[in-house]
Amino acid sequence: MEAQLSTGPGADTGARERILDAAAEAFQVQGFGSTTIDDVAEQVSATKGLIYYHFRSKFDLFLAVYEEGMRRVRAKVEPHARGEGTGCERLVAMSVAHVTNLMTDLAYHNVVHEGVRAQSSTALKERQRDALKALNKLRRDYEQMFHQVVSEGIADGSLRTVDAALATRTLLSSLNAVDMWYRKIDDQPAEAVGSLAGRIVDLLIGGIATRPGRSGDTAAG
Amino acid sequence: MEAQLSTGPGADTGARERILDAAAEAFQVQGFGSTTIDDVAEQVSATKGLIYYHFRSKFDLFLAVYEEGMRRVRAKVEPHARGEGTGCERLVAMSVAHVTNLMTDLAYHNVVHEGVRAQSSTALKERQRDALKALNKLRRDYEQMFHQVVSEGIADGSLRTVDAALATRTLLSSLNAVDMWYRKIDDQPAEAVGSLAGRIVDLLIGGIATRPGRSGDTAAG
DNA sequence: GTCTATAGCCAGATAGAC
DNA sequence: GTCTATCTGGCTATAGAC
Repeated sequence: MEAQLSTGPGADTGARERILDAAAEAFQVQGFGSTTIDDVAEQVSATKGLIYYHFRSKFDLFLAVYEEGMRRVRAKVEPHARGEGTGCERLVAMSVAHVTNLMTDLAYHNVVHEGVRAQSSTALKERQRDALKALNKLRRDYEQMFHQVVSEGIADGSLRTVDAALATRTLLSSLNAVDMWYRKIDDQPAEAVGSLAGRIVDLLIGGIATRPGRSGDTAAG
Repeated sequence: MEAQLSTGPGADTGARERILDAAAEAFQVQGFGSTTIDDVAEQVSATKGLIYYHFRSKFDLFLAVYEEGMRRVRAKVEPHARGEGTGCERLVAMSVAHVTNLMTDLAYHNVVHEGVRAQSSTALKERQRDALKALNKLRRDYEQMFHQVVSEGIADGSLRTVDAALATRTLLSSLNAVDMWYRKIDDQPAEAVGSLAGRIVDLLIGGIATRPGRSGDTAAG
């Protein structure tokens, strides 16, 4: 018999992964509140008995998808933060990896996105909010990693002298926002995805104006 | 007796507006699926009988909030599109107005955002999807207005020669993404809101890199 | 491990009193 | 116009067969 990782209760964990994929897809398309366990079960050609064998509750299922999504994106982006190059160069590499992962694991990404939003929801029970907060710490650590590189980029002169916290939040939320309009195309080669990601990052980090408007506030005093 | 605009069935339309505000708030905080009519009713110190007197269904209520949200933001932004100045200058003015409206009417903005997302939901009935599509046309027209100004900016040299469609989508989704992290602060003076909006727009349109990376693709071929 | 059956509850919608 | 009472359906979660 094989050693069991903490990935599930039983021996066959293949079902668990298929459920996670199906749930990610369903939550993305319909949102958490409008997704039923039956929807997820149908997607894996099973009944809800199976779902409840692997997950205690619908909310636990949501958390599991969230965690898997964070695990995946972090694995892709973190190496670039510790790589070589100026702060700007590393920031670009991280951003491209982030957007590429978004496009590849679109469903998981959207669930993480919804999880961040839902944290303040009053519809959550005490225990649920606590669990979500724990996961959102992963998210904050991830943002902190970007913040660090932005600060280094300002220090080494590869980035303008801007408010690092504001710039990080603006950049990261903008990268995430690609999920609002990007939709998967079948048979899309990996190079095309990476190229599109690169063009988006260029627009966000390099700007679109001919000469950056650095004259201070653009509006109001 | 006064002439009735098509704002509601009865004479007292004050209730309708209060319901819209409450619904926008609830949908923002909990999401459409997790919001109950009772939640909305409670917020206006009434029972659901009142809600159903003014709106046929929960979904109709959602649509009404969506429409009001689009009406408001368009009223603020459109004048800037037709104003004076280069394409870049007008784009900045429009963007600042958009973000300022987002911060002011945060709840309505979020509902519009969720509406755009929900369009592809399979949980929608035929009639619902049609209604949503009609409203999303308003949204597309709004985006078209930005696209036009971006094109003019490229033509007059105030914007870099970028893919206008991609740049517009990236910009607009990035502006909208501010709703992911911005939270209202009580007693926030209007100038502070406008100033923050201006700094965000500066980052998005002017970029954060010291020198824009215009060397073509940043990743892949 | 997976299914069937069902308990139990919750929420959308309606009817009719006031 | 607004409320109370209620119907109705659907969904989470559980129990127990196989």
